[in-house]
Amino acid sequence: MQTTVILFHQNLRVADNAPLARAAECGRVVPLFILDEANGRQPGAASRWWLREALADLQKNLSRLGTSLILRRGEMITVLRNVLQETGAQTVAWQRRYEPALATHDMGIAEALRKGGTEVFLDDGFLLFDPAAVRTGAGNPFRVFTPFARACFAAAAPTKPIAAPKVLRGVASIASETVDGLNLVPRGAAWTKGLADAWDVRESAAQDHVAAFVAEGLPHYASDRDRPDREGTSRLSPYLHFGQISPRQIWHAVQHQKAAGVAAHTAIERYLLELLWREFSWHLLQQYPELAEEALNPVFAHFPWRADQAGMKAWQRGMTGYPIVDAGMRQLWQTGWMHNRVRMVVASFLIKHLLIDWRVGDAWFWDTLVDADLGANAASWQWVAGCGADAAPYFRIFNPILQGQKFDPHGDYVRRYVPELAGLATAYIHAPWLAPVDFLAKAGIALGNTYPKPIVDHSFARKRALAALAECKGYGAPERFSP
DNA sequence: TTTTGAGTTGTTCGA
DNA sequence: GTCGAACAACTCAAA
Repeated sequence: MQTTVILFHQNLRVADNAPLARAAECGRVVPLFILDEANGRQPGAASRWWLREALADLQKNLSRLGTSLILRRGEMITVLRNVLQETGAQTVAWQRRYEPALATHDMGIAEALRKGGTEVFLDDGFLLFDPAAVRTGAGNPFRVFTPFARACFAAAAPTKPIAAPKVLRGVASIASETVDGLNLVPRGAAWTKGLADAWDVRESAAQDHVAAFVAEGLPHYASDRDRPDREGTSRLSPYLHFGQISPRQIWHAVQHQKAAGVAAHTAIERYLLELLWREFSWHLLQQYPELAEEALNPVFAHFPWRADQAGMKAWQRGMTGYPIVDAGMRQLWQTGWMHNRVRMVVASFLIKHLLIDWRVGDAWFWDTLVDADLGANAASWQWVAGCGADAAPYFRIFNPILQGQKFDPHGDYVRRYVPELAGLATAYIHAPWLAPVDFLAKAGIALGNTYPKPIVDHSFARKRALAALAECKGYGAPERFSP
């Protein structure tokens, strides 16, 4: 009988887990999670909290199936060799990782294991399509989203998800850390309460989420997805990041609705496109391994970024004086998540209004988002900054007042996360400094005291950003997108 | 090889 | 208040 070590990374689930299902059919299974703090970009604080909860849930789900999750810390190759020896396993399987440094690292480990006579099986479940297979007519990787998405729709559909194994046979127990022994979350950290209130981190919750979204959210998705004051999005991103649900499971749940005719075709297309944005980001990261560190457009090497500690702090704390920006930043801090539309607004504000380097924003998001994801975050920050694969027109600078009025028309979102403005009339909720004094007094607001005045004037900031872009474009002809 | 059409997400200004 | 034009220039993908 064969014994397989199943190494869990970003596939912390028992359903649609091909390596697990395959190992279960072949014999005994040793589920293993290794906390390797030496390789790859280390998860931020919010991600570590989520990881802790997800591991605790996975542990329960695996023991329900008849085996237990082994938790170890240390370098992957060392731990794997120890576990192989302790269990007598002949095979190791894991889901392929796409973070450039880890992909290289993992290939080295697979090779070393194979040389030592261990069979290694790698699964592709993290993405819907193989980055090496999605190509233009000329055989190149795509750099523009729309044709990329068309190619994905034209390709063979992702395979159907597979069911969780009914039962797992384990081995005699071997040493394991406890979940808390991994020290992922500082004991008694107060900030985790908001996260715990906002999220149910179980795999079953991910399944419930997708079912509820497909039935209730999807029909209105095309119109509600941009409204932070509504529950218009699927909120699946953290589950997807940690693999508590697979992109295939989501893809097919949505396609099923199409077949059933429950939701409008446009809503379904719209949602699948969002899944493909995640896909596109990770494919881009394969093409440009430095995507998370360097602007793809080399013109930006000359961008006059400002070192503005006070501005950065105000942004992080949601104290910029622009209500939609502050609401977003506070939602992020309190819940570990921010609505997509608002992410664009706050990112644009940091980059264009404060002229602070997008990497400073990326670092903050990385630490505070429960869905922090290397591919998606890198590609999106570059997109907002206008230095990425699909450069934005330089004059596209989000107006935080207009964005607020357009996408939070009643101010409900602002009132929820910036309660000190709750009493202000809707007409002024997105620009309190324009409110007549008696309106402010009636709402109990003392600008500059109970709520900040804008830290920078919008039209001044807009002109300054345009000038900064003109300046860095003046530095000679760009050699764009050199890989 | 050359050519052509198109490219997530916006804002401002003036009629 | 609403509407259309202007805001640049360039790369990519495909015919």
